[in-house]
Amino acid sequence: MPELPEVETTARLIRPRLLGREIAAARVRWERSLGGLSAAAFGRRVRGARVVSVWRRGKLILLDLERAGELAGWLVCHLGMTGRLLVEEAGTPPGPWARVSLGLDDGRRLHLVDPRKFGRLEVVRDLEDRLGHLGPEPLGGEFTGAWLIRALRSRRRRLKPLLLDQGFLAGLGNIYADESLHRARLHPLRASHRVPAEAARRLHAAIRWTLRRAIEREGSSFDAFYRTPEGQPGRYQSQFRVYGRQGQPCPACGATLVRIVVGQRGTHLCRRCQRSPRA
DNA sequence: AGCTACTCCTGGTAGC
DNA sequence: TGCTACCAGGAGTAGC
Repeated sequence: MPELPEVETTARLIRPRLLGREIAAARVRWERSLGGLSAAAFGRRVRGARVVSVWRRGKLILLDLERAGELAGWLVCHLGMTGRLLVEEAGTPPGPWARVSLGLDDGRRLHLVDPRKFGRLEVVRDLEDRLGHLGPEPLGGEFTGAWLIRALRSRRRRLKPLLLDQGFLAGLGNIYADESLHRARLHPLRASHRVPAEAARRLHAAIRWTLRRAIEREGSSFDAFYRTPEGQPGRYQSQFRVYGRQGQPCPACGATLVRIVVGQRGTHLCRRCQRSPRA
């Protein structure tokens, strides 16, 4: 599941191959990947546009587009659950799951490859409209310990769903939410407004540490998904402290890790390190 | 306000 | 062996 570190890594990988390139052609094999626009309208909007910037906001990858030297909108990509953005050499077959392919003026092609079709590649004219609801960047200057203390107190929500809410904080997904909560020794069901300031500072540090480390390692699923051609289960599971490790010992205390369901999401924790709010 | 259920999807796998 | 049933989950939406 691409979360902030995977998205950041993707942006870094494709950036040098996209900057300055003009989009020469658009091929849409699954129209719903465009988020509502028809394939024809999408093609009209992107053909002839030049990519002048590639960046990330939360889990979104953004391409600034120019036409005749003037800003002409953005391509906004959300990878969903199984999406990947790849720039491939001319002549490389797109593979069975390439939902949208953009031909570039150097012959290469940018593919949105997405088996489960939850990913989106949208053309956007009003960026604020698309990004306005997002919470702060977890690695940015606005996200401080003091901010988190106040933000947790201003809501009355369970920590896990709150951390997954992109309007609260932009970029965490199921894996890094579980990893961060374990590192901060906070139970996923803890009510946000009952988290003491010291624990909130711990959570702030845990989120930053977890994301930074994952970015250093170029995301957890990159060996399997982003570097090799197709498929192959990854060896990335070994990086996780709790995610997917139910039944195995907690790396911190040795107690057996458990999996519960919180808000329909699989949630992994150590009952000894992360004390239950009801205890 | 915050929670649950449901929807979108399909590859992988558990169970028979 | 081969089939079916179900699960995984990011995010939007509806309903309570």
